[in-house]
Amino acid sequence: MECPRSTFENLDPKKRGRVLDESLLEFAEHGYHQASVNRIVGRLGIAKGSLFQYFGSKEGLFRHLFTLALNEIKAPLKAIRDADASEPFPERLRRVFLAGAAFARSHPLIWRVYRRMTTQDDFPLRETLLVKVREEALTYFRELVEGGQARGEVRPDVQPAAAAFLIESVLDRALTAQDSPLLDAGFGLAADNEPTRQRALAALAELLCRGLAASPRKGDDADADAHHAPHADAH
Amino acid sequence: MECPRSTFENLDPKKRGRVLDESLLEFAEHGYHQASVNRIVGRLGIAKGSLFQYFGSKEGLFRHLFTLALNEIKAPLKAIRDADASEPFPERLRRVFLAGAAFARSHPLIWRVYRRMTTQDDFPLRETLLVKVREEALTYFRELVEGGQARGEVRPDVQPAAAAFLIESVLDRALTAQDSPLLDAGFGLAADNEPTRQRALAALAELLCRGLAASPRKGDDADADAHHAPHADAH
DNA sequence: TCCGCTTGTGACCGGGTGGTCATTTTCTAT
DNA sequence: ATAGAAAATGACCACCCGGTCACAAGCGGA
Repeated sequence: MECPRSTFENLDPKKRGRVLDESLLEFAEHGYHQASVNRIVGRLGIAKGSLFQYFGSKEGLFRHLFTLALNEIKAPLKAIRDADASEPFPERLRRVFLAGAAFARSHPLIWRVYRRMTTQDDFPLRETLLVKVREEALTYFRELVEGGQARGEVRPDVQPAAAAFLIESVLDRALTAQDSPLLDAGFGLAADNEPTRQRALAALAELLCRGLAASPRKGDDADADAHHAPHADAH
Repeated sequence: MECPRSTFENLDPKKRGRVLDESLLEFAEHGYHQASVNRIVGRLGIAKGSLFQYFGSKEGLFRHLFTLALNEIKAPLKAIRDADASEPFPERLRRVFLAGAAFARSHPLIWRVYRRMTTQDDFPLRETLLVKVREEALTYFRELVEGGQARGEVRPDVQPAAAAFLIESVLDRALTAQDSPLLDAGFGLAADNEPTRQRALAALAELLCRGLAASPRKGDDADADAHHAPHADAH
């Protein structure tokens, strides 16, 4: 028995869409365990039995939403991955941050469910998702770094795995802070104003590239501290 | 009516400790909503009514655990904050990472509850906690950075707020990955072997300081354009 | 019009939840 | 020994959950 039963596929597309939208919203707002089938059918104005006829179970419903979301996401993520391969590394990194933020904003429900799946442990498919995402994201970042090293734009002694972990953790937190003022704490990622958000993202990407420390080498480069005081920041 | 009723305070300290331990464990393992008072009293071998006599409600129990945890945590965190103020910035950062990891490992239950509180939204006191932690952690990191700038160890054009956000996000993710192999994905933070974990933490701190990019200054590096076949894979 | 099949329905089930409270047990002071 | 306070108890409550299923409604063809 396939999980989206034929009964559901034969539904009026308009109604089918509403069912999927409302269900995804419920999981996005409440996570898996606390998501309530009763609430979903109540909001949809259909009988509970119908939902179970369509998907067999709460888990079946969620799994269906999951595969749909995967399909919806594939293309835009691939576009991000394939973009700008010829740009220099810092620029690529900056664009990945901006594109990631734009992606999260353009798929708010999917993004929220994803966040919940990674941080809660009661989701079906959680392990599948995490393994797949780690695999994809970390190898992508690793290749980004290795590409940068091949072109001499990234220090050769950087361990690609460590760099990938670093980039991923900052990007993940930045995107999370986007819709959580408490996490953002005034930094600017959760600002209503888009340029402000982009400036904050770009600042993070640039810090990742250039690092925090003042002198890249100990005692060899004496003029490192000489040409400081750039203050070229536009704000 | 205070929440830990006098009845509870008069309990045999041994039993009182078991009640607190078992309750904290339940919240650590299941979060707030899914934590079950029935399970707690079952494991403790006491009647459900007793727990409600002690704390009035599930939320009262949690709030009590929360304030106890806060007290238990204060001193070690202060020790971390005050440590090594005279060391150079990169060393301080490295030590903060190591100390943070050691702290999370030494208070596993409190750490897990904290993680849940920051990532789930059904906790009482969640907002209180987040506001307080942001306040404390971010200003600490900001001062760390500003101190580094004052001593010329951190680039003066780094925005302290951005740097603090960056450090906090990496540290948070690193500590989380410590007890989640799926997040770690083989990087080493979740390794059983302590030196391996410390090496991974130190690598992250060093990357934060030195950055990823190769040449801190513009294109003086002549072989940058000679993007010949690298194939110089040492590994 | 009647049939038969697909689809829709909501009362109902067992189970789990946080919370209550009349009753019993235990302790203490006389 | 006994009266009375304090503490422990667990049956019980209302509520909500995911899931079921006998039945009703809708519909296409004869």
